[in-house]
Amino acid sequence: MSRMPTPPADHQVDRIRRFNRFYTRQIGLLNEGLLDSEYSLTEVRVLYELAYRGPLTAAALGQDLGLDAGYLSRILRRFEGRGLIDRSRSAEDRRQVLVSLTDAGRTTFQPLDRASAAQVAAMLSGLSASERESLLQAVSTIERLLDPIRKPEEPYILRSLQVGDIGWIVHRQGVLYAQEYGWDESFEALVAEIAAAFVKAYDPIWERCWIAEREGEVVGSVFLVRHSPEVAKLRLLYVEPSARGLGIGRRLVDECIGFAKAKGYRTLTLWTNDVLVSARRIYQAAGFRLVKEEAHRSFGKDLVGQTWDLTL
Amino acid sequence: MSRMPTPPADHQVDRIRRFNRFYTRQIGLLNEGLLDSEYSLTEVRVLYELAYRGPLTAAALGQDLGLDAGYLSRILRRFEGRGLIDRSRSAEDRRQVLVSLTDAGRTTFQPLDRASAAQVAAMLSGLSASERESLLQAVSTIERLLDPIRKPEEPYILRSLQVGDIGWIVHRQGVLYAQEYGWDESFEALVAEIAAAFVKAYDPIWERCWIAEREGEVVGSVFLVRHSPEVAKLRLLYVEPSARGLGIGRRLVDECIGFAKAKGYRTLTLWTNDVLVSARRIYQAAGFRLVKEEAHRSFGKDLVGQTWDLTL
DNA sequence: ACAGATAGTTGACTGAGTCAACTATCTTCG
DNA sequence: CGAAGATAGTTGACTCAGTCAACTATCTGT
Repeated sequence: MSRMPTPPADHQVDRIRRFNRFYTRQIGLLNEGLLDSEYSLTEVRVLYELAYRGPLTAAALGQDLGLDAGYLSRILRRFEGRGLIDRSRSAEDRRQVLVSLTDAGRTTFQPLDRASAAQVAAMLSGLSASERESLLQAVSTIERLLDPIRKPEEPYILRSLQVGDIGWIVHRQGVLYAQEYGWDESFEALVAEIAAAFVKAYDPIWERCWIAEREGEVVGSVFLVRHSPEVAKLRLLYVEPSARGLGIGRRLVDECIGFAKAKGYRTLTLWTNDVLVSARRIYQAAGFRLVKEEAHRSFGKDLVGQTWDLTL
Repeated sequence: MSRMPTPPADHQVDRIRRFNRFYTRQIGLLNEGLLDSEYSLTEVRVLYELAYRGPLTAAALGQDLGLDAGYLSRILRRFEGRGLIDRSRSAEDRRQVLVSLTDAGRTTFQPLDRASAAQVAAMLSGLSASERESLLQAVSTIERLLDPIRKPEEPYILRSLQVGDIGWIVHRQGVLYAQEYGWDESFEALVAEIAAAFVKAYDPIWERCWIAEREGEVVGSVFLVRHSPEVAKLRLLYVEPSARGLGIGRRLVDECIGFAKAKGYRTLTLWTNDVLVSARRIYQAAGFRLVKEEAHRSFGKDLVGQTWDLTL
């Protein structure tokens, strides 16, 4: 069913237009810095595309960058004359010319790339760590909302715990469960306690933590701890809203199950609350059975706690 | 003393650069729609500026839009020829020409303005109401963080604990002490434990936490807990590198001392490590005395722990 | 085998924008 | 108070980014 949202308010339109003017100036300032080089902005874009996606046919290059074929041809000829690129006829389709950067081309491009990165780094350096996080969250939000072709999004990786993860996971779960369920600080404190205990008592033979990371950002995590020699416990599963629907939650649970089986545990147990509907669906799909339920008041709310077990 | 924030991570720089490329395309698409008119983008920008900020002198107009004076002169002459603007010598300074839109100019500009607004409205129409709010939040965040003409930095405020703070403080201390002193995850776990314990056992009569916040971002914090009926304990003092040198650390310690005195404690105690030089200076300046020292190995390092007391 | 499409090149051109030289006017300084 | 220097705006000459069309070579589909 197609969505039929209300027309946007004038003030919403005006704010986006103001942002567009503001950000056009921002990008213009960054590009001005770049134009201190002997290459035009378009030329640098061509080099960039070849450096990161090359080799490419001229047609593909022009398509990617939205350039007139005749104009591109002249740019490439100049680059070839300067030894920055090689051009060769494709063996498969002799209409096509394959373009690749030479070593000299890469050497020429590197300082331009670094200069561009340095400008952005300088811009970010004026911000504190949490301001940077806010900025990055904001740009991710805009890309996610406005970019129609970003699906399927880049894959995530799973990795182990690093410095800063514990606090970040505590922070994000605190904020998210407050936003989504109205839970108070005591939930965040519980998460902090569990995570701290995991680190302090960590036994790498029997216990593990998986961090889902995408583009350098944590997008989910889960912990498995040794409850008893035969029982493992899955704790603190969470997935960022911006990364939901990609199977990350399922994947994290599957990793736990795989690890628990490999270690010879007989049972994988977990405690959740009934309002965590998405998580519960994952557990049920994985074969967990509800073994206990009890009402309790926690985190400033009346909740129904549930214990689920999976026989391995 | 100048701020010395940590250099941004490469992945942070890369994400901003990717966003810039993405948003340049976004703006380009919007501008392409505009160029279906008989006016160039620059001409429309001139009309826009005159419509919203006119009348203006030609010099001011060129300054605002970053246009070459000769080029602008020609644009204005074309507009005058079409009856879109009036130009008149300023009575105050006869070098200056005052430019204003005529009724015909406004009539010409209106559909261009509406077309531009309609494009943004169409873009927003593809989003749900909450997605629009997220988008608007995100663009406001970017403007607030990157716009150089925002107010000279606001002073910080001190406030009490909110959801998300615990995790954030754990995260930042974990990251900072790893960067600055090479401490491992166990330090972060300790911070998590202490912070969690503070929340779980919080007694608002005898204990307190101060969060230093500036422009919506946490820039420091300290906790005071009840060690015994007569002894208060200061814990987890930290200040963000980007906010150091502003007296925040001293202020947080002073707040602790004031609160401890007000509550009738006799002693304010704290444990630190000798490598935390800036913190130690603050404690000494506040009158704390070193009462115990012991070597220990923690956080992956050989350290010298120190206990300092202040008699109130 | 041929028509139509694609890939790439080159010629001719437009127009956005730059740079310099100029006139008129205002401000500052000796 | 006059002259030098700066500012405002205009015009001439020019560059060059980019567009459009015509062309050759090659590939695909009927």
